[in-house]
Amino acid sequence: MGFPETFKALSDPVRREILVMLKRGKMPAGEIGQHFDMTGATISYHLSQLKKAGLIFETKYKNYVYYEINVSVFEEIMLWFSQFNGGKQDGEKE
Amino acid sequence: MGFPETFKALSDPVRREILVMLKRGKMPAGEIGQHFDMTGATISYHLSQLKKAGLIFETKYKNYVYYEINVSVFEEIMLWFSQFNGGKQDGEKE
DNA sequence: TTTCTATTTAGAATTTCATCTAAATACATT
DNA sequence: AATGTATTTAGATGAAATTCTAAATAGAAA
Repeated sequence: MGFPETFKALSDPVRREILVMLKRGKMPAGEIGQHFDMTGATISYHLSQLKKAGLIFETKYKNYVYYEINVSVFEEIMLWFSQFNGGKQDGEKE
Repeated sequence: MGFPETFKALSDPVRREILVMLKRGKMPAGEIGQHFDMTGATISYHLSQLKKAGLIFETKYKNYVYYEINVSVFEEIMLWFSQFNGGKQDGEKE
């Protein structure tokens, strides 16, 4: 965990797309992989990067591994960004 | 511009530190470089990445190139992140 | 227990990135 | 015009990241 891994993890378009997919709820690795034209091994690599960054976590059921978004880390990142717009929040008036 | 370049630019610790430095106001390339143990050429490379991402912009005066934060791009990024915490803003109650 | 399905790990190939040195450009000053 | 200072560009190099194939692991189902 820590900002370096987090920002590194977010720098890849495939990983950002995975995060967007997971907004709707938890999903097993195989189903995530079906949305991409890559091998399961590559998807597994991306999932491990997201996990290492604390952006997602996994739970196991039967022979599936489900992945899920870790909301609290997104809150930390938002906080980092807010230093640049004067603490002003989305939708707030000037 | 576009998210891919923006997130890529943010993935490097040196570039994030440059952004933090620029919070206080515009600064010439040379002065930015003094804070790092790297050649001016490398700093110039990082500045070009940040500029390409739209995170900073430059203005020239005499033989100096001043760099400055582009706040509006940060607002776009915040908006992207807000999709993950249910649109809830920093400091907002549950 | 054997076989099947889901996922990860290991190792290799390729690409991209960060950094340096040296040279080029741009403008200022003398 | 000549020299000096600030910055960028070009090209090279080593390190890191992404991807694949093949093999390994884990658990389910037969």
